[in-house]
Amino acid sequence: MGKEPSEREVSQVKRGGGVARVYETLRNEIIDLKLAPGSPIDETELSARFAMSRTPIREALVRLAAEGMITTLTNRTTIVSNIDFVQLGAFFDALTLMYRVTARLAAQHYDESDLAAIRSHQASFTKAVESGDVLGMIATNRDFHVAIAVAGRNKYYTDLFRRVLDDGRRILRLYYHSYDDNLPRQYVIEHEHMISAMIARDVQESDRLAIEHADQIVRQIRSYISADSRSASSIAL
Amino acid sequence: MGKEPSEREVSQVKRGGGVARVYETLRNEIIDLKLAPGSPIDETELSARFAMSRTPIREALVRLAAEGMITTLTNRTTIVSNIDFVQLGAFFDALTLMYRVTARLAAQHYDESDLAAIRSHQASFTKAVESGDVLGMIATNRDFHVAIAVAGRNKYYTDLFRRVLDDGRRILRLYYHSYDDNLPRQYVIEHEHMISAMIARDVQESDRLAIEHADQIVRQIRSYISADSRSASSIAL
DNA sequence: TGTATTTTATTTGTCGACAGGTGGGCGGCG
DNA sequence: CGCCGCCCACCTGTCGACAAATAAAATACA
Repeated sequence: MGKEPSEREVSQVKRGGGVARVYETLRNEIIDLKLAPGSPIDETELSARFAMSRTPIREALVRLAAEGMITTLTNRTTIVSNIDFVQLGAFFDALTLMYRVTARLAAQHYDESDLAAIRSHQASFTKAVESGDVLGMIATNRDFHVAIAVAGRNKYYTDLFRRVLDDGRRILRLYYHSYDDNLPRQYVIEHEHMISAMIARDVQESDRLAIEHADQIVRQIRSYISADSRSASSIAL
Repeated sequence: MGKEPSEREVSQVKRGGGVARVYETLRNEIIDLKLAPGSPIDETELSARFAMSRTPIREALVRLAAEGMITTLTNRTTIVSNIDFVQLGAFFDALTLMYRVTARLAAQHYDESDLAAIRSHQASFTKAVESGDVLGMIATNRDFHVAIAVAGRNKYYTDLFRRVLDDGRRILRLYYHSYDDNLPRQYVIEHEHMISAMIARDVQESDRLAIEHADQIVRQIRSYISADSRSASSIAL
């Protein structure tokens, strides 16, 4: 009777909830490059910022380290993981493969609820493109493709794709300033085609579109990198 | 001068080393099914067993949870993750794809040190087969394929393959009792063929052999499951 | 006797503090 | 004046303890 379950979501919600907040907050800041690659992470500083002890902070950091978002220098400090430009070819390769595999599987296994989720993300992406919200574009585009992966019903692919796409978010964020206005609209159209092929359960066409879409993005990133080698080399340290 | 760097590897080696020991020990016990899927994990018990505080234990558990080896029931207990038989098809699919992709990339990118590592693991595998050491077979077979993935120079594929293979180790361990003596020898031969194709830089042949090898293993596991549904259903709870 | 409620016990999540290690600053020596 | 080694301060890794939360046990009631 005297319990009010709401109204206190602000600071400390409940036991164990704080860790998730720290984890997600830092994760987003790393992906959006609010925390620059290579910059040190001070546990005590975070402890003060989130108003909690170092123990839950540490827990969140361990999780981030496990998925490679941060790197721990033993007994020294932990830093935000660098963007590995040496492995850029591997990134493109994995990205293309996951586009293809998830698109194929989604065409075979999707159901109505998957479709609804995919359409919802596509709508958000479209809105972000129309309003010129670049950060939103990057994020909603990622969500769109993750939704397709989920519809494919293979947790291994979904997890890998998530990881690859999040790495891609960092890279895109790094080059977003040279964003060409035509490309995002092109992506919206390509997404629509991918949805249509999926609805038609057309595996071959889904595969073809996935390759095309992947090539488009790879070309885009490649052109950004070759056009803007200055900022790349300054970050690659 | 007064420092003896060796001789104390036994208990507490150095700051931060204990966490890794707990992590790897538990990881191996989970993979080898010494810890049954679904069995609870008591932090205080582990604390006593490894003679350390609960804090580093907790850290190891977080890492294991991050890669899905264990599942934490909030505020309650944490249990060893179940083997997900529903996703068995997804497992076979991912396994086959990773066999193929890593074999293809290895044929393109391997160097002499990769080859040495691969041959070394293959030798260990052969020895395990000849001595009938089933646990050793499963482990060295996994290492052999990971070495091929490493030679492929793609961290995304390597990481996913590792995860898939470790899931496979649990499944194989579950059914090892019905191991047929002919198959392991067949695997040794197939491994040799894969090495030869890699040395020849023959991508097509490497791909073909990978498919064959994957099919072999999938068939094997499938036959075990259909032949022995009793133990499967008893674990699937 | 069966069910609902309170109590209790165990286990997790969090905290503050201490100890070890690493890097940088300071001083000595060539 | 520059290089090397020592000392100090800061940060991480670990510890023991406390508090919340949940499941089980015990009790009361219908």
